[in-house]
Amino acid sequence: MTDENLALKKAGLKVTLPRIKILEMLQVPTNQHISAEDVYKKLIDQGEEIGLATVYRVLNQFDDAGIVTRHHFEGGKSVFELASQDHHDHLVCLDCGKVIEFSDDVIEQRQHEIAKKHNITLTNHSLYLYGRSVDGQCDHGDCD
Amino acid sequence: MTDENLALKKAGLKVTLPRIKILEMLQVPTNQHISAEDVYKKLIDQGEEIGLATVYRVLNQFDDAGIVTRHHFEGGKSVFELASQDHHDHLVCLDCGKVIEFSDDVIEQRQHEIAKKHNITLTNHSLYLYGRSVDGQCDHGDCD
DNA sequence: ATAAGTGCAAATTGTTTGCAATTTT
DNA sequence: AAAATTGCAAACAATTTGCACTTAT
Repeated sequence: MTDENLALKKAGLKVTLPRIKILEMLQVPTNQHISAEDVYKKLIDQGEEIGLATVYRVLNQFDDAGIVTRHHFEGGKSVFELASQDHHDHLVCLDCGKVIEFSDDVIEQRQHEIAKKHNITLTNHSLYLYGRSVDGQCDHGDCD
Repeated sequence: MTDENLALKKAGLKVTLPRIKILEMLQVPTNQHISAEDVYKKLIDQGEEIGLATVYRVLNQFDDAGIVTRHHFEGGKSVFELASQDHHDHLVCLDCGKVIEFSDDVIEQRQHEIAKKHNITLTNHSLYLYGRSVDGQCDHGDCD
């Protein structure tokens, strides 16, 4: 049994074609931070038979199951990302749309200190940085 | 001429009743982080004549003009907050719902460094910390 | 007077839901 | 065969837009 199937099984979800296809779609590196609509379009483009509603439903189930993480970027729509055990934050280039993942121990630590100062134990947080390419060339180093 | 009127003038916006009313609404301390719909409802409740579309339009203009800041909390809808010259982030207590504003120079600096490393000049960012009261008493010091 | 702003209703956009038909177990 | 899942269309919620009318300058 493949990894995908195991992940679905473990989440109590039946192993269906749409779910497998969506899971595969999310595994493509360039498809990180993809919207439901885009998952749908790409699947249609590659000839799959699937409904938009199914994509939304499956993505929600995946979110509930912890298989994906939902992000609320600016622009109204949600984007999804395959959940990974290592926490990271996001830096979004407003020029090319590229999403760069990063994590910074100093920031993480400060966050906990600030919360503690207010008698709060952090359960989670979201940090998004938005900016423009310094030279308009969008050479972010690890950009595609 | 009042402060409000000046703010509008400076933004190149005509001083109209709806705009003044909305601005006043945003100045009420308890109305920080309010949604367009709620601004509308409160104005209607207090007997003003205004359309929901106008509220949305004005809030967008205020956002463009830097008079308010738009936040994308989880749940789909945007909430607005009167922009203050002093930037701050948000710490949300999941037990009592209290929103604590804070700002941390160390975090701010790190953010810029990280962006710079990726050839990006930060235009803005959003940082939300979510946590639970350490003792369940929700005495956050500056809590109301 | 003229350009900007408003209200209303209709249009969009992103997402969810009811239900009959179809799969997975 | 039973229970879960799907596709489609209709339903929704948040927000935007076209347009005739009104208001600030």
